[in-house]
Amino acid sequence: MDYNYIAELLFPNVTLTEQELEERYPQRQLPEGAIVSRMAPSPTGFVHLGNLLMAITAERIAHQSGGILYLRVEDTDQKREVPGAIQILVDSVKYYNVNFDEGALAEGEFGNYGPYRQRMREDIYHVYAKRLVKEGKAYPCFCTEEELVKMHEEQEKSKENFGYYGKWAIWRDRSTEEVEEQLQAGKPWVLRFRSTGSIENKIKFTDYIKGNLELTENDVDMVLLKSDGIPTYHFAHAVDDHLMRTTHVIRGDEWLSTLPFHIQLFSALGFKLPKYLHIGPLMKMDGESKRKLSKRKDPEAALTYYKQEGYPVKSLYEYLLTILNSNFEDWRRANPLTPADEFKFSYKKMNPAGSLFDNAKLLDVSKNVISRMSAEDVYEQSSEWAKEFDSELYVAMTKNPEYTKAIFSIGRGGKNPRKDIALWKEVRGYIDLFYDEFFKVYDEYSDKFGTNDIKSALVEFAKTFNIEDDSNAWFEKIKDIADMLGYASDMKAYKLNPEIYKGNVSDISMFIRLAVTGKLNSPDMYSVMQILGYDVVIKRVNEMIKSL
RNA sequence: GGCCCGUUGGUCAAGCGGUUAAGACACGGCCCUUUCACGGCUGUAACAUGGGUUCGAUUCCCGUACGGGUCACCA
Repeated sequence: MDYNYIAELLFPNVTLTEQELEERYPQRQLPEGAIVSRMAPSPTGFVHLGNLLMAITAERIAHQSGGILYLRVEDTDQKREVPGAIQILVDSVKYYNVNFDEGALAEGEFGNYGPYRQRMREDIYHVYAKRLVKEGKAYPCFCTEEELVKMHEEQEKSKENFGYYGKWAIWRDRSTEEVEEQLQAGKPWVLRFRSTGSIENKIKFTDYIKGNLELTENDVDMVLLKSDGIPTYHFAHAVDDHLMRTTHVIRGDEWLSTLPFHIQLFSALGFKLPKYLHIGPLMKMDGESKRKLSKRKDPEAALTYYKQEGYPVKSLYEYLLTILNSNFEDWRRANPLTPADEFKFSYKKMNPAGSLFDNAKLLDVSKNVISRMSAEDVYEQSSEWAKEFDSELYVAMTKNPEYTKAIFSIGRGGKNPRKDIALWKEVRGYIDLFYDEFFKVYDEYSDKFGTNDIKSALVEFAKTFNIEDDSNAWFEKIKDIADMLGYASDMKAYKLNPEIYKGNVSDISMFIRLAVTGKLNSPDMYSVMQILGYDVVIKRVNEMIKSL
């Protein structure tokens, strides 16, 4: 086959040269050790939790090293593309603290290494494709889809390895005439890599996460350009990561199996191989066994899920960080208020196997995250959530912001803050008692105690309640009521001789709590009453008395 | 089926030739406490398995089992 001749037939319109491209995309001027990485999603409109996991990894190692993180849109598959997907993607990822220095962002492109959408780089890929053909490293293949399916079936039947290789690579060594004939007949073609590898050979490779690997060489003539002239992932990966001067490629470990091919390709093109970090998949428990978190089966695979459920941004971020670098947890405990980006992230700490996604752990992280926030932040973030997902709550909580913030201040800010909110979704159940429109008397337990005692206790409480009392004076009055009705005011005394009392002061408190909060448990009742104010407290107490 | 990766308590995980095999979540108990939450103390619970190598293996090597991934003109 006359390689030069075929190359001209295949790519008559290539005018750019590799030299020009090298000059257009020069080596980046960055400090020693700076890492250039990227997020390279396909714009399907769905952002997987795993995408975020990889984005966070890339962002951390790039920015921590004084390097660059860019976004490249892998839109080489028209069939999968969803309009507006880039917007969705950038928004979601940005929402979780991942910021790009350059790339195909929703507002347009930034940076000097573009275009950052692969579909717009066709002419660039063709420069290299043409060169590979000239060098005999790539060739056109005219197989139809049906032929390939048939080939696969035959391989299945004869129990041979699948793929286009060896004797199955029927267009590998055709004559110039045969190729030209097909082209002139207007037959569609794909460009295939002419693999020189053999499955008899092993190659050693060191992945930054997986460590030392021994892989089998690739012997398949993989497709470089599809029949529409657009590259496959593999070819685009090699060309783009070379020209965009990527130093570290972070991707899912489903790519491990094509790594031998990528190594071959980079070498055939004369490109320096970047460093690779192959991340294991996020798993989940499915009955007895684990499996990959699935976009189709698992709602929690989608990033949108966490927003709906009201997971604070930081919670998810910090949870993912603990999955990536488990020592983050210890660091966080030692530095409760330091911004997470001051944590020294290391890919060396990453687990080579996939992690099981643990919602209970996420909730715990989230509780801690929220407990560290100021009342102001809790108010801002929860009302923002409510605005979108619970408009009734939104109206109530924003009608008097200072009042709502006072509620969030209960038990907050000290050394051991309350941890009773894990999700913004739970805010409603926590604050509803403070709003008359949501308040409901909880009367399920009223028969548990002597009705007369409840009534007497409430009447007495209403008589003596003074909003000006400090918490001690306030509680002393409750104790007095207990004594008066034959309930122990002193818990120790009660525990010594429980039989001589009708109950103890906690029962009296319970009556009052039921009346005032409508619940059997609540945050510190004194604080609650201070926020509700005298009128509301008395009104609720009187309503309960009336109902008895 | 071929190829590849992985396997420390229920879960996340530290350790990487000699450890009483950390810690966190979850779970149980106790304490604190007017409820809840917090906090403190405490308990149950693990190196998948069989062979090597070694004075010694959770750590290294090989096999087996199990789990996962991948074998497209998808990424």
